[in-house]
Amino acid sequence: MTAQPPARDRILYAFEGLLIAEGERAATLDAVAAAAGVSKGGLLYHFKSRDALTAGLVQKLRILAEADFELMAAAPEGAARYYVRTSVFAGTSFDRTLVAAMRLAQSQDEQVRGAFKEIHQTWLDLIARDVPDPAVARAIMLLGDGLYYNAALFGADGGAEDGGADGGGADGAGADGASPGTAGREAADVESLLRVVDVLAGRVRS
Amino acid sequence: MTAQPPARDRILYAFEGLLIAEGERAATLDAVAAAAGVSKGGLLYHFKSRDALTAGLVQKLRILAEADFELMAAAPEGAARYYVRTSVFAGTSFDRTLVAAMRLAQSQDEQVRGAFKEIHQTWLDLIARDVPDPAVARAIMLLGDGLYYNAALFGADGGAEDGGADGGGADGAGADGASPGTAGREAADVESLLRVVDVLAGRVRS
DNA sequence: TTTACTGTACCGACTGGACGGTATAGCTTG
DNA sequence: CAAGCTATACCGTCCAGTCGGTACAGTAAA
Repeated sequence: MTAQPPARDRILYAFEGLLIAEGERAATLDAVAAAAGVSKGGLLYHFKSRDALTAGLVQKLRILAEADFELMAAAPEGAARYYVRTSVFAGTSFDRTLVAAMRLAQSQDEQVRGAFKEIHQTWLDLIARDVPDPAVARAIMLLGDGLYYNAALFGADGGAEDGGADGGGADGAGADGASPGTAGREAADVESLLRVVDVLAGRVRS
Repeated sequence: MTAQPPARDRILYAFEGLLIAEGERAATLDAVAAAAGVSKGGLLYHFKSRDALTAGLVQKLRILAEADFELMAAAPEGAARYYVRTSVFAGTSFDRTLVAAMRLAQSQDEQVRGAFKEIHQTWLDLIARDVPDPAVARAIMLLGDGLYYNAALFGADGGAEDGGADGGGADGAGADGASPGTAGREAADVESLLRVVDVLAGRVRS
């Protein structure tokens, strides 16, 4: 297991970027290869087909989701608050991958939809463990979902850095810190939503 | 204004069906024409280009949305409840068009995204008029959004009836009845969510 | 240490098919 | 015949996937 070659990661990263910034149609093999700084042949060496490329993204999604589940289950504020708070597009690598996969989920791709369904179910289970009333748990998850989807559809384009010849940086798969910037107003909005969540969860008498 | 020719409506209807059932990539001009029961030439007679076809969909969306706004504003139960209740994919023609347009909104198409943003804003305004607390209004809308998006992404395929010549129905803006079937369980789920909405809106002391 | 061979990583020209769009001829109704 | 609409053939482009080739690292016998 000689450690994942960086080209593979770069390709996946570029694939996500194109999906997020320009949608499924624009994420052609040529475009992905160019954005990743490899040739098309190089891309197809690592992923034998377009399907294999999406499979690679799904695998990455599952791995990142697993890590998120643990954070969510262990969150001191509780799973419900954690879920809503992290549903704004903060630019974590999980966000990136999730939004990219969401674009692919549109096209009835069963592997993507299946992964999404499972992740969703786990989220709901974790929230339900935190908030006993099932209707309230569902409402809270839906609220977070709404946030997530809205951000994914209309929010900040996740395509901060464009591909091109990268020269040096082997940035691997590590989570980059959330970029600052428009975070201010959004943070306030989320704060007020979290108060609503507290009310719903019965933690605060309104 | 010699009343819209039926072929035009059939094309739009088929376009929606393909977008919903198979995603943007599958909704090619040939496929749409075939599903609508016209030739490609016929399609391009009514819509000069793919862009014109999406413009047609956006126009239809705006018209249906306008009608929905009025229903929402006049709903005896209040806009908040109305919004959440109608956010399940009930199979109305507004649902169909909205979900279809959502698929197109992925690809950074500005006309589609713009229409979506406006519709969203109006919804929020209507809910805010019904529910004074802005954070609660936002929460309720997000809840409905979550429902909508989940249904759009994973819900019942809106492709109950496949294209083909549909014979008579000039269905205009009228809502066709929701298909029965899985409606039972979903209705119960929505009922429980509506109770949560009531609590949030302060209409019921929990 | 030269030679021969193997496997991995990558490149880029090419192919066949699909797609958007054009051109044009045909049909039907008034 | 004119208008409104439909069908077919075709063109250029773009795309996924193929294929022959390059570069290089390891390794192993002569």
